[in-house]
Amino acid sequence: MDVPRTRRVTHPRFPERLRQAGLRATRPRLLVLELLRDRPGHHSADEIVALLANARTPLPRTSVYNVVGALADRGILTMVVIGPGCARYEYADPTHHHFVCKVCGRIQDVPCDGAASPCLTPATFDGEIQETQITFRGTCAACRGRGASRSPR
Amino acid sequence: MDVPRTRRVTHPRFPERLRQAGLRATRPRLLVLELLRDRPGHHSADEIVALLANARTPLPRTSVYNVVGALADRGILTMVVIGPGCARYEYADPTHHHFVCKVCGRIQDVPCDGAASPCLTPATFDGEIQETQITFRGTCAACRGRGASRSPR
DNA sequence: TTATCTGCAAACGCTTTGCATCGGA
DNA sequence: TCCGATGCAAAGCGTTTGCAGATAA
Repeated sequence: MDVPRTRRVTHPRFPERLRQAGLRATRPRLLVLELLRDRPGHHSADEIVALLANARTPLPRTSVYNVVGALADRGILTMVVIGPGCARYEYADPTHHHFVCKVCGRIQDVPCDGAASPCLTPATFDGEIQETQITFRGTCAACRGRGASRSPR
Repeated sequence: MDVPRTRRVTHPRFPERLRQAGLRATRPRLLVLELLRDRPGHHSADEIVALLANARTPLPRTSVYNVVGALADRGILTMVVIGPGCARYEYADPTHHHFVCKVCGRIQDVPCDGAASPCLTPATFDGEIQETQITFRGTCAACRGRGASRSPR
């Protein structure tokens, strides 16, 4: 609905990026990566299917799940789980976190540069931390102004 | 935690706590609260059903969903979503966060006292933040020692 | 008494699995 | 060539919904 369709440079070299991660550079994967680059945001698997269909490069649902699963496993995408049965995907970017409105269900980005707080790098932990996700929940400005009207999506 | 004068004091007065939150103190709600007090951890709805059945105080699945939904809405419980279709519930306690192992799926608590980092109270945000959840993902010590053996869940 | 809550039945929909085929390296 | 990846069909399963009856206040 709001996409600056500037012809953007091929940010990272996707095929290369994939192979670095130990993945083959296949058409479905490149399509998903290009889509998420061109339409930043937090998309559900279904939205990705629909967006690709609109773009005349359709991909079956199963393939989308295959792709986002593989890419999220390697840290190329980030999976944002906002509720049971509500996974969203975005191009990985550790410089922001997410606010989820409990009323309308919408996600907002919350910028965050300094990731050097004690909480975020616990000293007393012996596993290997690969990702850190911060999720804020509450009522967004729009919903608060509107009073607590229902429609929790 | 605090000094138990008598043997296992009824920590918070649950019926009272519920009414404060604008909820009726019903049997199903009290059963779930007592269960989560007596068996701390991150339980799925199904586990709660099973635990209650074992305790000879069975509750139908629908009721458990009713209860945990209502209690999580009011902030009495915390819903921890570790993946699509994997909601866990625990008695609310803001002094810790969670580590989810990508290999075995197990959750570990990560203690956290200082919640006063810049990230955790973003200045430039105009919604109303009611909860802050930090989720670490990676490979737990056990799985790392075992090599990356599969059994993701 | 009454608005709230319970709980049965049934559906819903996101996600996963099995497997034959395809194709990148 | 060969192992990894695709994608069809179908099932899996956690969760939600509608609603009549039960109950806390």
